[in-house]
Amino acid sequence: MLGTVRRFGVSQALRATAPRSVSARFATQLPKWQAPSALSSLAATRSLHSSFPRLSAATAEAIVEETESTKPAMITEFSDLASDNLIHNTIIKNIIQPDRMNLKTMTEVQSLTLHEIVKGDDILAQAKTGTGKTLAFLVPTLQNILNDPTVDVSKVGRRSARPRTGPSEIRALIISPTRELAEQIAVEARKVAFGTGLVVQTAVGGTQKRAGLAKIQQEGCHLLIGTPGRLKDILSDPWTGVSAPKLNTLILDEADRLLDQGFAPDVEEIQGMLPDPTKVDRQTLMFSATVPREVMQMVRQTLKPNFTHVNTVREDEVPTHVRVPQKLIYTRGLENNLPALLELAQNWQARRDNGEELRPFKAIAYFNSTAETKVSADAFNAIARSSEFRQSSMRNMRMLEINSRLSQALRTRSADNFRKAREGILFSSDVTARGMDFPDVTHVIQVGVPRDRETYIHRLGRTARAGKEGEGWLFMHPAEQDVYRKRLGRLPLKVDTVLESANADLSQTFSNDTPVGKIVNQINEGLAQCDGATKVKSYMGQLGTATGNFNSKREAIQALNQMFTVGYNMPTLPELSPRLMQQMGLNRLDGVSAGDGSRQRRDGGFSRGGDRGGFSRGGDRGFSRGGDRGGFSRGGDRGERGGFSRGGDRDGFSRGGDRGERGGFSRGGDRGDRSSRPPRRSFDDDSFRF
DNA sequence: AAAAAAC
Repeated sequence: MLGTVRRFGVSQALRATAPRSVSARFATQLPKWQAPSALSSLAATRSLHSSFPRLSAATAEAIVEETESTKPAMITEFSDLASDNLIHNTIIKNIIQPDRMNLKTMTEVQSLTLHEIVKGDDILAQAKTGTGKTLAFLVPTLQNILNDPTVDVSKVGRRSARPRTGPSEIRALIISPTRELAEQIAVEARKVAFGTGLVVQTAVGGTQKRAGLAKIQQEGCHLLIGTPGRLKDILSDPWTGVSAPKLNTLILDEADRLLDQGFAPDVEEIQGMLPDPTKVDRQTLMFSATVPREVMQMVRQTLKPNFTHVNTVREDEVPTHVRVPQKLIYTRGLENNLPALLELAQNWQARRDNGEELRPFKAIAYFNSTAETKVSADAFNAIARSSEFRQSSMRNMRMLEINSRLSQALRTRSADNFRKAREGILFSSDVTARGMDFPDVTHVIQVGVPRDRETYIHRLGRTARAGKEGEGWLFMHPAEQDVYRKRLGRLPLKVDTVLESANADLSQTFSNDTPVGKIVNQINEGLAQCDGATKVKSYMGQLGTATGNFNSKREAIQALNQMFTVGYNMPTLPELSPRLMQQMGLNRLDGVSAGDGSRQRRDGGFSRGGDRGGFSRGGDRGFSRGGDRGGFSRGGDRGERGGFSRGGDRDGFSRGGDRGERGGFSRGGDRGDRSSRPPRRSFDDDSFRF
């Protein structure tokens, strides 16, 4: 049952026990077995495991037997935390009272980290998704703030309404990789801290900076939770008055994510704004379900040399839950993804209609690009508006969308609505992949191979939380198989063939007589109501991932082209500029529609297509839906007509004649005003408006 | 051109 607790540099730790102010402060409150002299006995590696996160009485006994000679039983009930004066009564009450958080038994990661954190140790804690990591760091951290003699939680003002604290009283800082996760942690923290006088604040992007600042300035702050950008912004600006000179604890939630390429510089910068750890002693806590080998070096650099590694996931074990069936669906083409998704939902609903005792269908569908997320959500929303759908037993399913290109207000609304929803589908990018706790998610469906193994594991972890059931599905094109094996490694996925529409040839016309035909036609109607420009964005968005995911770029383009023409029912392929093609290492033999990009600009997104200027159209390209097309061999034709050299001669893409014909459209790179591109496009930008 | 994250 117990995970591994490894101490690093134990001899060092023994030598250094006395001077550390944090541990000294709590020495009297620690149970005897936790006294420094017992450290060496804790160094033993324990290796009992279970997939069930809660400690049962039986296993607790086993632990006692195993370790009785060295120390008493580990605390497994929240109520027992009162006995040693370890945790404040108010906090315990908040946790266990039925009208509050209503929790009883601690999870493994919670009971294994609590003492270490209260003691002031640096910790790396690894535990499976949905096993209560958030509470594991919140409870002891809030307790540590309460224990700090320099913290004043008494109130001032009329009716003692205002805590006696200020914006520079921050004792603990939690960094989260996404805004929604930061907010979620804050909600949890406020529940734990209720009635203690401790003040919890957030600092995330997409919100009004001034309002957030004013709140911190007026109410003060003991625990600040935020995302890297806004934290940097606030902490670096001396005018805000928000600072952390007395910081005791720094917490990196989803630590491996925060230490990877994308976030590490920001996190380091934030650390640079905090007091010098050699002058003000500070504890650093890292939590995640995954800690890939590559980031372990970063972990060691960031933590003290004598940090404790609490690992409840065995080294040779996949950090997913054994109770979660994981199914792999091979799709005939990328255009089969949405029909397969609809079929999955309908199958489940049909079984419920037949009286099977199944929970309401509450699924998250993950996509690898934001624009694909949007097309899919739009299509399903259109389907949900149809009278057929509204008269079916599916009518209560909510179709929701969330990704970073939506305004923060819409993101928050989607997340809240999905949290509350009894049944529905959340069409999501990886914003929700980590840490988000949507109750009762029954299905996690990953459309396309995710960017890495960790992403797969965290996405899957949105289901089967807190001991509940759930299932995972991965929709994959056969040409993604190589990268699937290489990138995801060993995972307990089983090939499944129940979804008929995953394998249907969608270039045919279907009648509504068959279940598959009905599904395909529903999807077609849904997609018909989507904006063409959005479909172009989706194609472009998937271009990046698909060319990296497929066995070859050629196969990726072919699959995308077919998805675009057959699935999206679009007449003309999006044109790729020579510059983009060069960047992606594509040539026209790969089957792309090569252009200089001017058409998309001129048309404002290419939605109508068809008969524009006779440019880059094969005669039969139009609306015919031959499955054998996929835009292949067109590139060559065009090349010939234009009289350009073919075959790997990328320089041949400067197509002076063509440009001249179309009225001397100057190319992007040449124009001074385009040289400084906006750092990031959003759905609100012209460049990315759908 | 591919998640996320500050104005």
